[in-house]
Amino acid sequence: MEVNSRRPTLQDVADLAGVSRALVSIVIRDVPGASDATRVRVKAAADELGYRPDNAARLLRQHRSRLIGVSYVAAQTFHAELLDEIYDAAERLRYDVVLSAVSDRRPGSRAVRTLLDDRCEAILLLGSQAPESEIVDLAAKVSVVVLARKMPSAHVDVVRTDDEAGAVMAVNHLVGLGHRSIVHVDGGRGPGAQERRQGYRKAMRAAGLESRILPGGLTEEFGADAARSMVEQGIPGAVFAFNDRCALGVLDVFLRAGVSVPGDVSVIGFDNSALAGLAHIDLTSVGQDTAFLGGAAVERISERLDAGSGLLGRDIVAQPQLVVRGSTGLVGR
Amino acid sequence: MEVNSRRPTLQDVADLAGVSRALVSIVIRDVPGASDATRVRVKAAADELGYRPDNAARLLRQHRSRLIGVSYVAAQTFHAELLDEIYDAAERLRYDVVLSAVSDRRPGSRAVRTLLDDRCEAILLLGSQAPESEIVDLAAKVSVVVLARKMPSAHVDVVRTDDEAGAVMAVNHLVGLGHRSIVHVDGGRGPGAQERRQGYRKAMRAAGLESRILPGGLTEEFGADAARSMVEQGIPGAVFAFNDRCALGVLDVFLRAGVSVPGDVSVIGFDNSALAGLAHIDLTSVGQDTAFLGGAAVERISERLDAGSGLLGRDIVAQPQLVVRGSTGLVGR
DNA sequence: CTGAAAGCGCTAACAG
DNA sequence: CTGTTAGCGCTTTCAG
Repeated sequence: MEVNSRRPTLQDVADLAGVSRALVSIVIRDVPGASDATRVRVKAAADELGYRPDNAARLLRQHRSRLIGVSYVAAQTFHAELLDEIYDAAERLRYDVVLSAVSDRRPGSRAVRTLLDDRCEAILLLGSQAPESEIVDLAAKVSVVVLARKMPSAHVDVVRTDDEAGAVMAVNHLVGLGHRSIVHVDGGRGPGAQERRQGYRKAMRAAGLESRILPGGLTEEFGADAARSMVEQGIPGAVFAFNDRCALGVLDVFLRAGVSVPGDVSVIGFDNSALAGLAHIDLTSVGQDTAFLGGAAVERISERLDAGSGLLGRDIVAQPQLVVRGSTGLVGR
Repeated sequence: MEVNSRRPTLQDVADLAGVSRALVSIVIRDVPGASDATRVRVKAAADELGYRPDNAARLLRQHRSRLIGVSYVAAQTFHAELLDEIYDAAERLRYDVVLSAVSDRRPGSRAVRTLLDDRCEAILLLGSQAPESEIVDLAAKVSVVVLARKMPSAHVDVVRTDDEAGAVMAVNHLVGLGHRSIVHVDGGRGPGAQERRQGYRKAMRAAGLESRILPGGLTEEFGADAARSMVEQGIPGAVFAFNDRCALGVLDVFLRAGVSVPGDVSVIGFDNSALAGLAHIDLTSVGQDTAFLGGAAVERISERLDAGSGLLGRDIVAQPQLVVRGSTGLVGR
């Protein structure tokens, strides 16, 4: 019951196995420099003691930390999906991941600071809203990859979905269904919002239609607000929402107002998040390839760290994919 | 533009300020042992170099790490809300927080392992589904606090909401509105699910009503499935869902089926999450006091670490609070 | 109040 | 193939 048992060190394992510390280190790290016989003996000793290498000590000694810091928004489900891919990709490339959450009460600057203090040699910013200058300053200290936000810079890498193309797909899909009155509930100043607005405008113009944009945001609430104003002022034929969460808010208010989807109005989202696919939601959505995004971000970090600081910032763009479900339909049912 | 500039160390600051490393350390940590004059000088030097203490080195040297590891489910919005409180409470008590996410693809055991490797001296398990024996084993190595899950054990602390009482509140509220046919969509094997079932049964029995439990789960999908089966087999007067996400699934399917809430059926959730409060959702819900839960969990960790290993596991129970909104109403409208 | 010295647990470079 | 040596950047005695 005593917690008197200090956690075992390399020395303890070495003593038990009757070898030197350095040799144990070699075996533990699986690097060349030990005979198979000793490997077995050392591993047995390590197992017996339940030895686990101490990360802090390791970090201190090595010049490289192989630590990727990820700053993300805990409340954003899309970020949670990306996290999974980042964990996977990092493991593949033998990096470790350190998380730091951002919220209303915990600013991105704070999240990044803790990441830096923890010796991360690269930082992954998910949907950061930080000013560009701040991100460039950061990039002077560590490698930075910005995920899901357009940002032209020679110093940071950007991995993102072609938001403009996604918006065009959404509009074209609706136009193809015969819709002519298509409203966009935008994402305000959110990441990718400007590009989606642009794509929407462009596709509408190309189809000879008039743009109508309602101010929105990243969460259900904004979609609901926009839908309420539509219910009051007249329902359009179709709504293209900034993202799935926003679309959910739209859907919900429509449903409650007795507006049928897709009978009276078609609704399309963005992200193709897990929610969109649920049977009862069944939301048509522009899908982002999270596996590609997460994978590319981590791979880019790896390249950048291997290459030193000579690399120019790259803009890696993933193509979105339209996932048609039941929330969009032919005009006039 | 060169990244040739190694990050400054204590030594660099000491050189610039013309003092010893140890003295700089004292100033940086704000502990007694330096004159005000040198404090000012040292701080100026540190600022000039942009010095930030290296956590790994600090950790290595100190016997205590003041690191709290938090294992949580990234996709659970309720966990995101708790995280915020945990960050706050930890900062108050001068602890640092290390995050490790759990998902379908990343088991809790892996999350905990990385936390341990990172020298966390305590671990906070949010809604862990791990077998009790595993948690007890873990508690032999580090202090463990289990959040939002009942678990009788002499070795780990548990901080949770009184789920049974919450369920009783929900049922009594519905009974008070005149409902007699009240269905519970449960949480399966999820944390707290058993207690909420028990509370439901108890309150129903006390009201002389017959229990009817539909299998459910932690997410919208389960609620939707249950609602579909209700739509097919007959709508009850009221539904008490395991949590808000589950309730949302129920609501959505009802809406789509033309079942009016609360006109035809009242719906009540659990957690009082941010979603429940949205104007268009307006879900009556049993609220968990996240500030209390997060605060108590961190405080308990602090006590336990200060006290050594002599403390018995405590069961800290927060009282839930009913938040009445528009999704519940008098029977027969 | 200040500085010198030792060492946390580990790895890298070297010598045997 | 194995063991020794020398730190990583910091904190903590302990003398001055």
